[in-house]
Amino acid sequence: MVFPKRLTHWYLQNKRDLPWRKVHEPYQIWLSEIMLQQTRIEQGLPYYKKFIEAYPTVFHLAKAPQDEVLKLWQGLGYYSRARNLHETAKHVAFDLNGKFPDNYKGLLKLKGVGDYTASAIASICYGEPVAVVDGNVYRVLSRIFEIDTPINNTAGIKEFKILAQELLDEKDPATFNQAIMEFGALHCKPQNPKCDSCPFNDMCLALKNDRVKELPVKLKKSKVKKRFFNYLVFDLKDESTILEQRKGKGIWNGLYQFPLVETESLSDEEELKSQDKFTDLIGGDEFSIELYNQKPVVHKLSHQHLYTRFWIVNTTEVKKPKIALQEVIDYPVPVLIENFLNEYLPDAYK
DNA sequence: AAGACGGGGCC
DNA sequence: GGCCCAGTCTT
Repeated sequence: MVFPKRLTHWYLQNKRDLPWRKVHEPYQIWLSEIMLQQTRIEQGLPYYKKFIEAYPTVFHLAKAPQDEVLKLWQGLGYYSRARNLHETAKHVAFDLNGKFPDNYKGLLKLKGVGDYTASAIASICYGEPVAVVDGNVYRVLSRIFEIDTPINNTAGIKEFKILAQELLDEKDPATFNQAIMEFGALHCKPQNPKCDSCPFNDMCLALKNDRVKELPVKLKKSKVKKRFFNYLVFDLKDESTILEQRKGKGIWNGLYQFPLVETESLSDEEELKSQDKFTDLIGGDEFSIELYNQKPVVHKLSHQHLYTRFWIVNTTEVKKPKIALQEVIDYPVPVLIENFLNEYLPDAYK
């Protein structure tokens, strides 16, 4: 039997029941695809449900404040996805009369939509014969055809896209694309693939040559940087604090956090007090600080480890806008801050 | 072409 | 501790 036929057969018997598989509107498909970029379905699913409930149409999403969108996205990571999602929603709602582009090329122009997502939406919503190549597709194809071209350089990206496009069932690209991804996710897994019961175990070259564990080939991993964060948690008499919004290019752009002092190494109270940040924030010269966590909280991101100390600051007067403690929970914050708040805030404020 | 960008799950 | 996940954007 031919590859697409076998694949589809497997898919129809093994596919999961997922909410975006019951619909074909580009809004829902687009939303699900953005959320699932570099994200496992189990992690993204609850967020998808929340978003569809809060924003049933692209117009609802377009009209929402950015802070509200980021708050709903909180914990899902890669927050540029949420900012691009919101911007694209406004573009579609207000410039395109609520209609998404109806082909691969048009979809590719949308912010946050790259080759993979444009192919997914175009094939699933419009039946356009464009092959998706995600992490699952790289794995499945590299193993079955024993391709050791690295998947994360230009040559590999090109080679796998061409191969996927050649294999694509042009009669039903929607089913083929979802089938090959589902097969990669459930059967041809990164670890412990089910080669014994694999529908392709008579033709898989990696299996034949005992190279399943080596494939796909991926080039070099970047090294992890250490950073040292000191958060100034103002806990004022009137039950208020200070939050600042992160801006610029780095992590957590658009999210809120306590005033931050970043140092070259783990700093003590004396070093911290000498920072300009205090004179920027504190009205008089009367203040006290107390280290909240004796051991630094180590927050691990893909490419940096954040060694974090929370300092409780008491003073009478501050120079920046204050936020009532009971309103802190409304702001979108990184998981690092969310975890602290869950421990520090009284239940009444959560 | 190479980095940056989150958080969670698995080994 | 390292790898991976329905990738995209920036430099």
